[in-house]
Amino acid sequence: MGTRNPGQRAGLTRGAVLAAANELLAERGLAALTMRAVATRLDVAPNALYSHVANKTALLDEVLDERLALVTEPDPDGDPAAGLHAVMTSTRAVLLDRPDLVPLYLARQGARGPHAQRLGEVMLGLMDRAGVTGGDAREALRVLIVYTIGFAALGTGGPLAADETARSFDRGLRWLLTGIIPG
Amino acid sequence: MGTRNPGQRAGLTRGAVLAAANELLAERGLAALTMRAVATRLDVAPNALYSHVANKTALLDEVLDERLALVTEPDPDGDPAAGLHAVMTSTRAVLLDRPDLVPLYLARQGARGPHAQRLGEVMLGLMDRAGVTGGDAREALRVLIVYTIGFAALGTGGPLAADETARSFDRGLRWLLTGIIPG
DNA sequence: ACCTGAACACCGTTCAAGT
DNA sequence: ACCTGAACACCGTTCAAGT
Repeated sequence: MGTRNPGQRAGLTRGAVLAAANELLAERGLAALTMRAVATRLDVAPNALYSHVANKTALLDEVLDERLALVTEPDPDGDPAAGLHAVMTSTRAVLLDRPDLVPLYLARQGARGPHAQRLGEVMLGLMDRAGVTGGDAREALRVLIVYTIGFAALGTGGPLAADETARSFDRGLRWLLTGIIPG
Repeated sequence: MGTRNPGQRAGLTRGAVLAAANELLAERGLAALTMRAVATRLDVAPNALYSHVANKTALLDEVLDERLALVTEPDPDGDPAAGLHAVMTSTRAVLLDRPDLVPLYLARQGARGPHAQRLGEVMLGLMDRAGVTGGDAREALRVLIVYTIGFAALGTGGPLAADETARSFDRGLRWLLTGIIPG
């Protein structure tokens, strides 16, 4: 840490900062994800991070969107209801790996960012093929996203077993999909 | 503030601490709700609060449960589906008044506390009268709660108008209730 | 039992330097 | 442009006193 003088570079990149943040999150949870801890892990002074990210909020935003890259995209030409079911199930699984993050998704009202946007478009495409369009499609999209994020939030640590929760999720999801795409 | 000496009482109560916390939340939002700010508002030293609440988490827990006292309870002898619809709609309205809190409900996995428990029991009673019992009822309860909290979280500040969001919520809620109580 | 003073171990962020 | 040192304005919480 004290090994470098002012003016000497540490070879930091935006990607390295993001990677360090993700590692910290995985190893020690959200509470441990502080700017100072990220800096320590990268062996730089805390304020060095501000050359690569605007602030902590921006860093978190990117961490959040990056996770959505892990969601398995459905076949856009397959059965719409099955595709929607698959995306939401995959999304829940991805979120379940980092339950700490879920309240942040909700605080930010569902995540901006390229990955979130792409998933939304895929889902709208599936609905379109099922005859659900316009405002109806946007409503249904919102319902599905809220339901899935909400369930991921309550999906861990509760009194119910993991497989029981998975069944509850699946059940409610089918109720919703039946409402969205009747028949 | 510096007007009292060690040993002199300020007449603080647990209720006063809670009230100050709620006022701060209403006037300046969750970020402004710090132990030090609560203490300042009560004109005491920060650590004086610890004679009345265990820590900040315990204080927040009570603030969260207290809000649920505002939820209108349904007629336990009325139509079950209508009753469930009414509780969830009322809950959403109550949460919508303090959107800052919603991520906290989710982070805590849906709120412990007496008011939360009472509402759960009322809902289970309604389902029982509709023939939904045991594990099925617990599943349905969980689905409804998650859906409602999740929607409250995304219910404000988004790109959609308030009435449009209210309609989306209502629509999804009816889909779920149709699944829970068929016919 | 309830409160103050002082302190501890933290935060995120900014500003002025150095190369 | 990228980094350090130092500092600012905060946090929650604890501990030793006072009455």
